[in-house]
Amino acid sequence: MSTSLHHRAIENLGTRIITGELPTGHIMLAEHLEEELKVSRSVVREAVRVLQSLGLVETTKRVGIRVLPPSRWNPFDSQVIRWRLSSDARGAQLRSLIELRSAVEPAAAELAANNAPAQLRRELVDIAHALRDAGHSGDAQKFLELDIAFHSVLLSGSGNEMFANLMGQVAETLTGRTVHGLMPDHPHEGALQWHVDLAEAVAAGDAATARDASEQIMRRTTSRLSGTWTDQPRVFIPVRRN
Amino acid sequence: MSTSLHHRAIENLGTRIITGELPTGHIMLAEHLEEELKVSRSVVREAVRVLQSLGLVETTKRVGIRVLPPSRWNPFDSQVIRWRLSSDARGAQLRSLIELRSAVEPAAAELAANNAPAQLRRELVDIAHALRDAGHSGDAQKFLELDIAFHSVLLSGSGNEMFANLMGQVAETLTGRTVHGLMPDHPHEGALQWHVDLAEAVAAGDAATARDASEQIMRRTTSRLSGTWTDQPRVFIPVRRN
DNA sequence: TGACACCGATGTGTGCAGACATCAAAACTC
DNA sequence: GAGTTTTGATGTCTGCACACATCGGTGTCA
Repeated sequence: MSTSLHHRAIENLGTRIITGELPTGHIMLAEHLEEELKVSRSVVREAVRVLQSLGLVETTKRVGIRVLPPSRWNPFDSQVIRWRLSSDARGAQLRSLIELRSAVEPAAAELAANNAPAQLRRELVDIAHALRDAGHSGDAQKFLELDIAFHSVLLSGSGNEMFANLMGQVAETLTGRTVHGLMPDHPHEGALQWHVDLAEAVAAGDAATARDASEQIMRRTTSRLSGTWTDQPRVFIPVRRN
Repeated sequence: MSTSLHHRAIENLGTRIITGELPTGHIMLAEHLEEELKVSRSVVREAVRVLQSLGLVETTKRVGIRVLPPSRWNPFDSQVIRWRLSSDARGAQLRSLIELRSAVEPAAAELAANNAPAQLRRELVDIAHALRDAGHSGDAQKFLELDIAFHSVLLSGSGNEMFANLMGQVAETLTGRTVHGLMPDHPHEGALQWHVDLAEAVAAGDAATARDASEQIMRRTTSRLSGTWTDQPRVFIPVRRN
């Protein structure tokens, strides 16, 4: 992607809003943004429109472009997630993602065991075995790739497009784990086996066992990552009433 | 809100893409859209930029504006969900949402029992009792409002902004239930009690009981709605590899 | 005199029209 | 078939007219 001006403007404003450099309630003028970003009005306007659809800003005539509070941001947008992962709120974002995965993956395992097409089931078993081998041989790079592939295929096999869409975020959390040096040289033997158990349960159509194995995996993942957000306060989004 | 031209253009193109009137791979020219929608270039461009950020289209120089396949759409965007709910894929969208709620709400109940601030716990209990009363007295309108409020407060009390963001979608599924005439005159007595049990378990910090009650509620909701999507085929999103 | 309703000036986003720049697909040349 | 040129669409810039929310002044009435 040859970063267009439009894309760069979104990136610039998005990161600055999410890091808090542009705080809630801060008001910008389109004209001012033109000269600050050294781009034309059309670029600014198109970027603002996109940020508006992400819930980061709102525009009001006679006032300007107002930065909205975090409770209005769309927490499922991949751009927003990416920006938060590279901000001070990284820990809180990881916790949210892990909690979401912990809720969704066992359900996805159950659905996959009941509905996945035969090819995906076979693929899942193959990946699980390769994953175990990579874990034993200590090939960290290959292990990471297979781990991502495993969970991606599982989510895809659920036949729920919302679950499947979380693939990208899962990849982020898994790669983030290596970045933080949280990967042991030799992955936990139990975890390797749980992956195999999960894959074979899905292949056999055993939904209950698949869910159990997935819950085991997520419990371990949670406990391994929970150290990164111990100091992050929880944010309680106010209920929006009409 | 005097729907701006920009907003109308997004609505027009978004619905037509999601209903399939503009099929995957269909190519449009910005110039052509100008005269079709009777708007200027800037309106078209800003609308296309937003649709691009939703994954509905991509733009390529020398080619035009290409409609992307459903697997590229952002299934968590509230606009996309709304468009799908009012299309032929309504059943499939409802199934996705219910499966997501079934996975998330029990987890949210657990988190709320562990983390929710005292005021939200009290509010949840109050709403649960009012909900039971409304159920007994047969006030369908009030019942719906309280039902939505109950689940909103629960999700909000989880302290996970991604869970909390699902409030809007939950409201859609619940109101959709009345639209489809799936609401009995007098709600199920057990369901009313489960809401009270859930609220009191959250108030008491009893995570396990809260989860159980939530699972009961979601099981019943699923079984009551499952009739609407019996004929909807599942879509398996291909795994995107780099 | 003070409170309140009205109204016009002001400034900002919204929408429009036209031009040039850029760059990748397509056509062409060798 | 590889390399080059042409072409046509999006990308970017600019000047202008309009809509309309906000603010402050003015006038009216109690």
